Amino acid sequence: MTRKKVNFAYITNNSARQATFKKRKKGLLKKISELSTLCAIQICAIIYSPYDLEPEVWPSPLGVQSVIARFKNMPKAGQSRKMMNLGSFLRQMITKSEEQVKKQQRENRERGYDPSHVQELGW
Amino acid sequence: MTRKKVNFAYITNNSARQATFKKRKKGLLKKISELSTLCAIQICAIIYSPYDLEPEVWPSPLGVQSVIARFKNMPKAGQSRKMMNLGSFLRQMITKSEEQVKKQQRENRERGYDPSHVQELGW
DNA sequence: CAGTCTATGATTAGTCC
DNA sequence: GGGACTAATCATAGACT
Repeated sequence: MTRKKVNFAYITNNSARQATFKKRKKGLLKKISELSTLCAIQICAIIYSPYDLEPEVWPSPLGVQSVIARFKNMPKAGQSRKMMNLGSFLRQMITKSEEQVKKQQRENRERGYDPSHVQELGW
Repeated sequence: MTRKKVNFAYITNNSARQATFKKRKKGLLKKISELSTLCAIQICAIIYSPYDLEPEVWPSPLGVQSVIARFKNMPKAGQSRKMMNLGSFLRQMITKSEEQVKKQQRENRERGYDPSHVQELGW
């Protein structure tokens, strides 16, 4: 029963992680929907995960495309203003992804699973 | 003090709506960040509003573009596109991007321009 | 309008079935 | 794995500065 403050880090236990994902995804979509309604603003979200075959989207595939189109049509300066140096960003992603691969491999070993297929990474 | 259950409808009072937007946007971004970290999944969000000049994005303009690209290229069910190792993929992107940065800098030097902002890359 | 405060309703981690 | 439950933490409406 929410016994302790949530440790804000990757949940290594597979079933616990999936359970948390499912609960929090639901809560998140609700929050998005509420913000959208309360303030009549345009918002979209795309969530990829190993737990769903297709990405979870909000408000709808069509609605997402509408927001994406708006984003794509934005002046380039606007899109990149807050960007960090791209090389740094990608290096960070590499570190992150390689940690994930190792983690995943460790988990797979633990449950006697040999992944011959390629990893799906969530970044 | 949150005296009553929130009425799940458009807030007509302008300042109350803006205040709520600001608070909830902050909370929402936190939730997104938490879900992403706890479950190591890929997620992006774009929020347009009259209260910000630019859309609020998560995790970053580049991260958003990455998810959008994935969304746009969404494979048909059952498709088994062979993915290269992600680390290799990203290293390749880094090389590519740094070549572009150098090229750009060279060009900028030639016309006496100093770019403090980051490059826009086509991927 | 932007922060800070805080009581209260909402979310959710851990558990049981 | 999927619900249901419930205590514990979290988010935030409204008041105030």
